[in-house]
Amino acid sequence: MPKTSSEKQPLNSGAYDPVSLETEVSERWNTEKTFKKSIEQRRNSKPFTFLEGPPTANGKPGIHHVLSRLYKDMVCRWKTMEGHLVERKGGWDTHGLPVEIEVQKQLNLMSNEEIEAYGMEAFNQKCKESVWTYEEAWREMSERMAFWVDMDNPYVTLHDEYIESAWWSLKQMHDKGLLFRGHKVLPYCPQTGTSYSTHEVSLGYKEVAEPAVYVKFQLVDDNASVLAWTTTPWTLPGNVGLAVGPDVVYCRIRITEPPAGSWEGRGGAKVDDELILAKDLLPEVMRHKMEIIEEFSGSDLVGKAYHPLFPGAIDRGDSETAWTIVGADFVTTTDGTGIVHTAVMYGEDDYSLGMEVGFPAQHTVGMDGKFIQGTHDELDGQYVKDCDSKIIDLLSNDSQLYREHIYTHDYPHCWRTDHPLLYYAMDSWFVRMTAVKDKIIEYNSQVEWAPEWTGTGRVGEWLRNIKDWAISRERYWGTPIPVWICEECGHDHCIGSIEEMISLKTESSPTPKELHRPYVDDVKLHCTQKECNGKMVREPYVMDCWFDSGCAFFAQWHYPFENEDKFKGSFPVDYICEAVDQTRGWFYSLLAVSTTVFDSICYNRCLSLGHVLDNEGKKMSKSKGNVVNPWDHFNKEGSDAIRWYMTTQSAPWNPMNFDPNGVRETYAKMFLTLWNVHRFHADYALLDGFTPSDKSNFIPVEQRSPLDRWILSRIATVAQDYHNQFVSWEFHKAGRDLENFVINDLSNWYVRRSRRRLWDEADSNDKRACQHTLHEVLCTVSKLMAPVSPFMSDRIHYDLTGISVHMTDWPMGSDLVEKDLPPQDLELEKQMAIVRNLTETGRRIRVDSKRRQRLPCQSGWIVGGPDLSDFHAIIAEELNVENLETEDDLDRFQQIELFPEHKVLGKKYRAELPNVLAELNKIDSETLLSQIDSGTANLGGYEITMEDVSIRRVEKEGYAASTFAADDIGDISLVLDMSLSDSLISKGLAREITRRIQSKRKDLDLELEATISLNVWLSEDSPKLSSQDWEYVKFETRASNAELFYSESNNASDNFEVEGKEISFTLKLNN
RNA sequence: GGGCCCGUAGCUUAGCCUGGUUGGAGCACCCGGCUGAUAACCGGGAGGCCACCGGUUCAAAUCCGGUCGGGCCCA
Repeated sequence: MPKTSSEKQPLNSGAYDPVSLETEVSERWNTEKTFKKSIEQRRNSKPFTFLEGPPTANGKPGIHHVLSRLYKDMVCRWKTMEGHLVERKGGWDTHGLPVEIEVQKQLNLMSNEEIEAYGMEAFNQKCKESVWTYEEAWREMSERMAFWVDMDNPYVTLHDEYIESAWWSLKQMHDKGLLFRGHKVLPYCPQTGTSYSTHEVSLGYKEVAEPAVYVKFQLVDDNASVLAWTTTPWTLPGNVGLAVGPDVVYCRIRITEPPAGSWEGRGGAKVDDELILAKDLLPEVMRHKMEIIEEFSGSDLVGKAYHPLFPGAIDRGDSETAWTIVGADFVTTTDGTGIVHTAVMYGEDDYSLGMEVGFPAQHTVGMDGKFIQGTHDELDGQYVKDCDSKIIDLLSNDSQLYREHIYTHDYPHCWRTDHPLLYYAMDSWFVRMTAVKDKIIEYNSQVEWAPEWTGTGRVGEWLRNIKDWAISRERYWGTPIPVWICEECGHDHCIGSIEEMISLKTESSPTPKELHRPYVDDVKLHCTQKECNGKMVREPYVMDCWFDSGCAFFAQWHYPFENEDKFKGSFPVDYICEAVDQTRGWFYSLLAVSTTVFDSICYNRCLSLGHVLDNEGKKMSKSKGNVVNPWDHFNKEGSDAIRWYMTTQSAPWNPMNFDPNGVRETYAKMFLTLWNVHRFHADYALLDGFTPSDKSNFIPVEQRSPLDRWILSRIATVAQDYHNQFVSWEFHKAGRDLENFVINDLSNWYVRRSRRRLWDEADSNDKRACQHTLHEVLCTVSKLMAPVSPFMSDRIHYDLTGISVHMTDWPMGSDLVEKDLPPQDLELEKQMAIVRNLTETGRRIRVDSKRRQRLPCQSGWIVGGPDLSDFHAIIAEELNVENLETEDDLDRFQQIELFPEHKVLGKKYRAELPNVLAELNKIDSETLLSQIDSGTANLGGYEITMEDVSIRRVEKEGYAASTFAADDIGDISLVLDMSLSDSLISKGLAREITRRIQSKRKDLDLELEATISLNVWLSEDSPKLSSQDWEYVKFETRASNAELFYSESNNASDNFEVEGKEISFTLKLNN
């Protein structure tokens, strides 16, 4: 009896149930601590460092997370097998606006006021809890999909240690003079007191009809007014300048007559008033009759001063450009007047222009959305959007309004309160990225990007237009900005550690419970300026959460306070991998922090993944109902199948159209097939007591059959290609090749051709050679697929060897582990390719000639090609041919055809090519060849030489034959003899009967070894079955006693027809 | 509005860098074959304005320019 120890031989495997197989393997990993061991095994080896981009656990994991975790896992497993120490620390991103929004929804807190009324401490406590809402779901998904990462000791951005490291890095920037305070213009809702990200803004666009005004700005030292247009009258008190396009054509016009029709709304102009505006926009803007006095370009207007609309609303300060005209490239003549009203604090373009030319940067509007005291008597303290009409009145009364009208456009609104958002310059802290532009571009160019264009194109483009990084947020839940400002002298100080904060804090300040608001807000520091005795108060901001995650590479180790060795040993990181939307997110923030703090590259390789779309290429969204739940597939086809599908479906960086049917297909083809190959091997190995480790039974490769040596060579070749494609990030091609190998080479050819070898009940060298071969091939296949689909590969490898595949070495070897592949024989591979081509060709001939496959042909001839005598038995059997011969006289069955070589002829004849081809088309191949041979091939004046044509041999007409081209070998034909004889008919009949009985045995679920009793009735006029063929039937169907009748049956259980003659049989299982 | 990527059969895709014979597969469909071979396999068929328009060229799925559609990032 065979032994049952799994260490010695395969277990009987049973039907493939992905869910239970994967669950069992997963449990074994847990019991045997395989993940930990796979790392510990390489403890003293060269590290390959991976950095996990931290997900946020306050959202449910989706199918796109499966994709990124797959590629992270795949590379880490692969590098582990190559012999590296690959530690994978988990991480959680826990701060930021999305968390706050979630909690605000939960608690129905719609504004900052309400949050503060609720209490910041309690609010932040809720945020902290909310962050872990889906942690369990993330863990379950990660485990189910076999993403190996240490989730028991993750880095967490809300931990004091992490925050302290982030503080330290900000201090480095501060000390290098890279940190400064400025403004950032953001969409802002005064009702909720919050500014919005573009993402949130896009939730609330609404079409609105609002007053828009054409305003006259009276020039100083000139009787003309400049006409500007705005859709936000509330920004007019904040006006400090006007912008013109330097190359735009403007004109000065004089009003000659009042308007012809009735005038709508307020405003107007008197005859002889002079106005200046863009010439192209005259018809749109003007309602009066007028004449053009003068034309000039915008640059002629630059420098002219005008009178402020609301004198005293803004203090000129030391600005020399306030209330003058300046040039700006963004000015166009698509709408308005070609002259742009600029209020520095209420528009992004306005702000950057104001900074550039030195306009005063002062607010006329408070954070509450109301005009500040001192703006204007009639406006002070009122909500700006309520003042549109009043402002228009004021302008109209002063004759500063030309015209008003209603303007309809899409404008962002607060998705919570439905109020229009104001573009508002918020106080903000910045990192001066513009100062390190050259460096960061240089570091980026050192990264190995996959695909390359992400680095050169996407990231490169972004870096060339780099802007200073606004790192502060007026929020509650986040890493507090560690900057304190002295109330007395205004000096700012950046804290770099808890210790430093404690040493500077005033005696009355409490020691914060943790490094979050509101606790750190209560800490006051002694001013660090020598002469100053003031108290320093913390800036009330938190950091952009991208800054948090951008610190991951050192903050995960609490560097520089701890783990110096761990940090130094893992920096720069070898590999990171996230979806392409991280280009301006994490990919950038890591690079930004490493450049500014460490003056170094941050990661050596970055794989940027495409997005997962639905099967129509549309974005997945809840509202469209096209979101794929990974568990639907985990629970059906298994995570191996989903991982393999995702890998092979498209290049990692391409957007993936996720097709649930594709997962099904992968399951049915790759996994069922591989599993059945494994089961086939395991069944016979168990039956025969095959022990791969028993050296006395070993058959050296060179003594095995050509078929064995072929499949071994194939797996060596495939492994080589597979590895090369891994190296060049083309995992999709690698996977497709391996799948092709498993299905076509291994299952459809090697196993199919080897079935009978294993049926042999007696022990034989050939059988053992086959078993060793299967064992070796399956081991190598499991190793290659282990990084992609870690469950089945491990199950197979473990069944075969008792060792987890994830503890083994990469078969291709590396600079750390030995190569372990069978010998290659490319000549043999070529020959087998031809053999398989011949058998397919044979089937084609039979279809064309309407000759059933089971009816043998007496003779077949192979014409041309290499010596295939090793394989004649196989070919004859596949073709069902009695005698297979090689025909050396090529002309017997083949004729010559010449094909023009377009590439050669094109170079030679250029534009004449069509004529040459027409000439070649006229002449027959034999004649042309003889002319070329005699050196006189001249067609219509064109000389044709041997280089201009290729010779192909095709089968002669009238034969049951077909020709195919083999690489480097030329054309090979197969010819089949279609004649019939009694003997052939008898053999064909035997095959038909056998096939039917076998099918019946299978229907009855008979054991393979079971013997049967058999009666067969052929009709009286049926062709006779020879006694030899009858023996064949009995042998094949394991009929220990059998009888053949030529008569009508009276009690047959089954019958069928062959060529119109009825055949029937009965079959009984022997006891 | 700017940048980057994608568009090939009903679906998923190869080929494009480096132009050259008839654009190659798989799924699904139809016909046939084969099977102690598995949701498998083999042969054949049908199914392609290679998104569209223009250019370069003897020759374009391939190179160039533009348009449209999809995706992402930034404004």
